[in-house]
Amino acid sequence: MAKKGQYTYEYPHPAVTADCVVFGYDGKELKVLLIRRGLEKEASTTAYVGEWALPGGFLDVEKDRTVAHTAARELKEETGLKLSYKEFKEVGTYSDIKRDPRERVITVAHYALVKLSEVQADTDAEKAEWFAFGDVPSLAFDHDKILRDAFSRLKQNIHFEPVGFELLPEVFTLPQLQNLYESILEVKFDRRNFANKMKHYEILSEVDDGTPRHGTRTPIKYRFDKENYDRLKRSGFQLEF
Amino acid sequence: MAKKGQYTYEYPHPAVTADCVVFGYDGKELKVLLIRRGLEKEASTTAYVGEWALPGGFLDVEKDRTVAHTAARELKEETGLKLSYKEFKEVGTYSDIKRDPRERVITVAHYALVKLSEVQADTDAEKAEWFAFGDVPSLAFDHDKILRDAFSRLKQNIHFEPVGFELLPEVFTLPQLQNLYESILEVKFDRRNFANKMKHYEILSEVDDGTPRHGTRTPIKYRFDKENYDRLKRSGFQLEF
DNA sequence: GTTTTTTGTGTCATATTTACACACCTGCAA
DNA sequence: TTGCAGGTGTGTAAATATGACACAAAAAAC
Repeated sequence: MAKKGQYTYEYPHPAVTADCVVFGYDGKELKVLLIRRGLEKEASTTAYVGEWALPGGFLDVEKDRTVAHTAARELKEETGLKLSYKEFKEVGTYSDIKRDPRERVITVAHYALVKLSEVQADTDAEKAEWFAFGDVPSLAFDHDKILRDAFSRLKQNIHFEPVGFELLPEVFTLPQLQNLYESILEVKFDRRNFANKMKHYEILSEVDDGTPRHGTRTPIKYRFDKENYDRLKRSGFQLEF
Repeated sequence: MAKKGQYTYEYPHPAVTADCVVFGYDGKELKVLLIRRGLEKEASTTAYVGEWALPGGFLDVEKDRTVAHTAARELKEETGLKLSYKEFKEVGTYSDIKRDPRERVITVAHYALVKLSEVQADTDAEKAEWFAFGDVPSLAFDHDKILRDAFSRLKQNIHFEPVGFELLPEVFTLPQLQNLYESILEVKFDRRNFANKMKHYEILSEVDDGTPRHGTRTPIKYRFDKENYDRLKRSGFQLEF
């Protein structure tokens, strides 16, 4: 451990942290991964002990290539979840002079989307917990605002990025996809119109898993067609819903 | 001046700066305000001396309430332009470990929109210069990328915010507005369709400045109708172009 | 076994978007 | 003075996209 007061500067420097809003989807609701503060190893963590908070932590000035790397490293340390730094999309910087009672701390908030079914096993239940987005308790620091902002950002980005496909399993059904869109955009769509429009983009391909579809009650399974999506994206478009 | 090495921390802290991309519009082209590095007072400014760069500077840990305040303060110091911190929209955080050769510096980039005709007189020509967006020289640090990203952000935000009206004079003409939209979105519109659509939003009000309009050659002057715009915004909409 | 829920599908009316032409005045030049 | 090029205003018709809507079949619930 470093000796106290080892790092000196001519002018005061703020501490910098990266926080992560990790969204998942269980087929019904949008979920968020939270940690309980003060249960970790870090000695400097003395504020908001016991409260729920977003995973995140201090930038390692010498090792973290970018704050996205900080986000990835801290997320793994605090929740067990291993994500690449590339999966973090920046939400914004929170720099209010009083946002941390201990010292001046500026945080760069990120969000990431995960396939809940594939990562739920990796999350360290001792430290972290998945909350339904609607049931999130009040959080430490300004994390309530960060969470709201991250959700808004997700809501905006759904028009430009295939966020639905990052949250759903590889293979999914149209009703699942529609449900997810409705959860994020907080609206309801007509089933037929949604299907028509989605099919019109030609970014879904049917998956034949051998299961015979006797009636219409068993939904058709689809997979995201990344090639067509990329082609569409290159030609400049927008997913309108 | 502070004594060297006065500020000590248990762990290394990065320096934090705020940079500003200030966009203006002269009726023909989008413009950007740049400064030449090394001509200022700051002693620590030893990198990229003589090169063009975005205005910006170090967060004052004790005084700047947020990084937007830093941006506003530094912009005034470096270019003479007085903007409120509220006018800065965040573009993103640039934190690459090698982005500043001197020490680890993380910057939060912002953009702001100004009415060129109203502020050109305020800009300190000794230090700062307006460049056509297309003719910007290569910049210090990673400011080239920041500038590109700020422009992309502006391009996106034009769909959600009345950016045109922040860049044009109070009173403007439809061709001017169209030209601005075309500059930002990098497309061409049909004059009639543009006028129809814009009128349909009912956010323009004709200005009668007494000048008799003999023919159609003298364009009609408009003013931005903020009330109607706000009403429209509250009802959830999007400026589609 | 009966009822309820879920899913798939297509058409028609309406709204939106796009394409497109002409008349008028200004400013400039012959 | 005349003529011409350039910039501006305006409306309509065709194509496209959107939004509303109903029924049949099987699964799931009771």
